Amino acid sequence: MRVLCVAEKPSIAKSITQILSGGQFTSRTTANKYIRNYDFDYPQTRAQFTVTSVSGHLTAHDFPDTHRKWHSCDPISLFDAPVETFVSKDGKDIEKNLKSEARRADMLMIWTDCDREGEHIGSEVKRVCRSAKANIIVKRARFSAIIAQQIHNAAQHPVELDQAQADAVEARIVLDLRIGAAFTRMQTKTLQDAIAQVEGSVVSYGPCQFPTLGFVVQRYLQVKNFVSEPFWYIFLSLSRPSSSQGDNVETEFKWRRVHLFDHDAAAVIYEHVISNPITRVTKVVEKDTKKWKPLPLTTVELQKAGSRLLKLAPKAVLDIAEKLYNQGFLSYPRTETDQFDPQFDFMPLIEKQAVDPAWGAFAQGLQQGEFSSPRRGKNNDKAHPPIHPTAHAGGLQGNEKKVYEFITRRFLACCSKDAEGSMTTVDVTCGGEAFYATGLVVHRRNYLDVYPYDKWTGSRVPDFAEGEEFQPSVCELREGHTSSPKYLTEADLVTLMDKNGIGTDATIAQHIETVINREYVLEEYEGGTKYLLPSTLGIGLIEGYNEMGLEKSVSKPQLRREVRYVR
DNA sequence: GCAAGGTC
Repeated sequence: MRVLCVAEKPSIAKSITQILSGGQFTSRTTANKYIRNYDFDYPQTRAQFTVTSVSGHLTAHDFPDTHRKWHSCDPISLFDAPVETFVSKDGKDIEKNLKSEARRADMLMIWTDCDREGEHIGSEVKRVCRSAKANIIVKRARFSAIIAQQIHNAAQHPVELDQAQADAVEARIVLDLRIGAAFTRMQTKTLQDAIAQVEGSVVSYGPCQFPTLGFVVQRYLQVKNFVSEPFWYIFLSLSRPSSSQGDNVETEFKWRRVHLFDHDAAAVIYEHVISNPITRVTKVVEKDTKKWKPLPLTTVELQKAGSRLLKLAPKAVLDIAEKLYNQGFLSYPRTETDQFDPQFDFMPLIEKQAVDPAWGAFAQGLQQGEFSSPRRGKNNDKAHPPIHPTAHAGGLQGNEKKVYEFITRRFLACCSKDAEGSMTTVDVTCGGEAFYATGLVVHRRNYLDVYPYDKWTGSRVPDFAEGEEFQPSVCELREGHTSSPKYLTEADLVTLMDKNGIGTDATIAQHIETVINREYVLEEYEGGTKYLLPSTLGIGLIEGYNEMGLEKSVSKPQLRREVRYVR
């Protein structure tokens, strides 16, 4: 039996080969410079295996000539126009390879990622292979991580391709094309005639672009329409030495009522307190506390951190991570998974970092007993592990170095222990009102030593004894004001898109770049932080669609989310 | 000249 295995990308074909062959294989080049064909015997199923890959989707979709040109038809006719499926220009060589390999095989085993797009790519592979060999048996290997036991199990117990999932993706592809092309042409033609500012530029519409823009506009309007309100609170503090020999420190006691928006009520309470401000300590509690180490790293988290900590645009972070992946320094950078597989082998990866001058000593500590299993998040895309370094990279510069360092420190932090400390809470009453002060002492920094992006600091509260009484240093009624929300940052926008199902790990950064390139969204810097504001055009587009009064506005995320998750 | 999703 000859089995042709087809993975979604070259790196997976190689990994599968190394596992199934035990390292004994031969390989052949193909016309595509990234793709190789690997040959070996697999005695477990008495079969000869050939493993190759595609490179993402094989086919593209577009309208025929009658509808492809912008002025060839009324945009609304694009909803009924035929849509052609064809092998893309770059896919021709890959298709040729698949066909010639399929002719020699008895069975096609599909090894695309085990997510919905993978099911669709698998159906493309199936169609091409069947066109070359009509009676080829088609099976699907199911695996959730590139781990030897799972890969062998998948090879020995293949299942069927899930055609319903592939069809759902096909429907989404066609809908996105029809809606995107029709609305874009309609908007562009209408607005170019009406507004001088958009002359010569495309006013695109996309089912991900518009909810993305919608988030920016929504926040902008919240800021614009914000009205500050005054509030009042009792400020209570005591100055006393931090320890028996120490200098005086001021301890602030926070009001349990936080603050009141009714001035008269706050004033009445304050009058009562100040008439006899003797303060009595009712309870002193010291308890152990932890600061949890971070979760394993997903693409979305990498982009948020990159934007917030490294000041790099989400798209720039992803591009760098992809380059480092292609150089063999990082695992696959597009993942939604924030849990390592229980069988994941950490030690060889930690060992590779032991030579680093900056974090090598910490890695050695993990090897010598400080290791602790990473926390498990709630997400698993069943295709890729969390992002982690696969090799030590010593010679990087600039932004590549920053991104690699962040990912590596994050990985080591995940394999370390939570930081440990103790928290003291001092409860007091004054004039019948309750106040409290808290203090923090860090006992063991643990993961914080390798992960400077997290801060955990607090001050020790001076000693207080239950039942003691004191005269506060300050007891005042103070006024504050509610403050306006901030404009969105890129990190905020990535979070909103992720939570609302707009785009994927691989495309979120692209959509943000698109709404900026189309000049729907403008970047504005304030104190070193980049904020996103809508342009007049951006606001106008969103308000226009909102005023149509659709039950699910195209500027809001509901519609897109439902298109993605419908089964 | 148009979308979003894969991928190098």
